[in-house]
Amino acid sequence: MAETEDSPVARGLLPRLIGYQLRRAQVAMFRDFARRVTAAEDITPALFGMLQVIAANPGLAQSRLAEAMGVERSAIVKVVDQLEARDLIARQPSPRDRRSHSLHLTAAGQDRLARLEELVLAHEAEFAGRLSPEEQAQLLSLLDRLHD
Amino acid sequence: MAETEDSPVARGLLPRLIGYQLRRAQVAMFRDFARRVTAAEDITPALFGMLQVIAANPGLAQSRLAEAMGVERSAIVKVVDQLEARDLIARQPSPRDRRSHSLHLTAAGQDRLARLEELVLAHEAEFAGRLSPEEQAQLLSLLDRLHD
DNA sequence: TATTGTTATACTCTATAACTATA
DNA sequence: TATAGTTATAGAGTATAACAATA
Repeated sequence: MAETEDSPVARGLLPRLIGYQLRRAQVAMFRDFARRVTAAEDITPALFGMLQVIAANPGLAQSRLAEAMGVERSAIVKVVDQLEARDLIARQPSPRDRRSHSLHLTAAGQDRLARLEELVLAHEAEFAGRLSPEEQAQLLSLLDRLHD
Repeated sequence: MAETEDSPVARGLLPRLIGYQLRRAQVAMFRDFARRVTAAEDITPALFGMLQVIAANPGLAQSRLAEAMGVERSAIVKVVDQLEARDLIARQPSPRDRRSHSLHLTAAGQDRLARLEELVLAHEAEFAGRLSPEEQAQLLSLLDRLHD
């Protein structure tokens, strides 16, 4: 049974905390990414990030990728497995170190990434469209200065 | 064996994406929260958020809390169990609906929350200290306008 | 019929520790 | 000795589906 009124829930000092607003904005943006990108191309924000870094650093070793993404190298293995199983990237033997795997985009991966970039940029433009271009640039700059 | 130079890993168009910078800033801020707050008081950002919302809405039902936090009500159960086991909150029978639990801070919970708020505000001030007060206010406003 | 709290279950993400093959 | 990739395992966090009590 529907009651009388839905008075909104109070949030104490949360709305004044940058950490809280950062988290809320990030969750909202991931939700939009899921609707616009993941639903169409089955690529999560994390996977997109991996593809970007691999594309920008051909031959990158898994350990370097792990460092760049801020996760343990053991956690990279399954991600690389997935991307390789989908023929987006390939593990190649490193010419310098026989322990190491050199990561590269496949031709299919490059095509796919080009399409993904369009979708991601459209998602960004639409979601950040609530802010003027000047405000978007300001936000980027403030966020960039916030992390080390 | 240490090699020659650590050339930083390129990140493609990630640094120009608000979603990416939002995520990085959020992760960095959670890391600082963990160092300054969780290490001292064993309260995560999520638990602190729950306490804030319960404190600001005495008698709140678990379902309302779940809605406010954006998670399923089944996921709230364990969290409330934890906070109750630590004597920070209490489940009380609702006077209006015998299915419902009214959540309240305990006296100990109120003391604890007061101390937590000091720690959290110190963490915020320190972390956001890289930005001027005007910039911090600007960031808060931009983030607030970004989510629905 | 619908909602509240609960349980069981599964899935994702991540960290730790140990192993192997190389360096 | 140290590092690269791998595996196994465990712990959060979250979603889904079902259930009993109550509305």
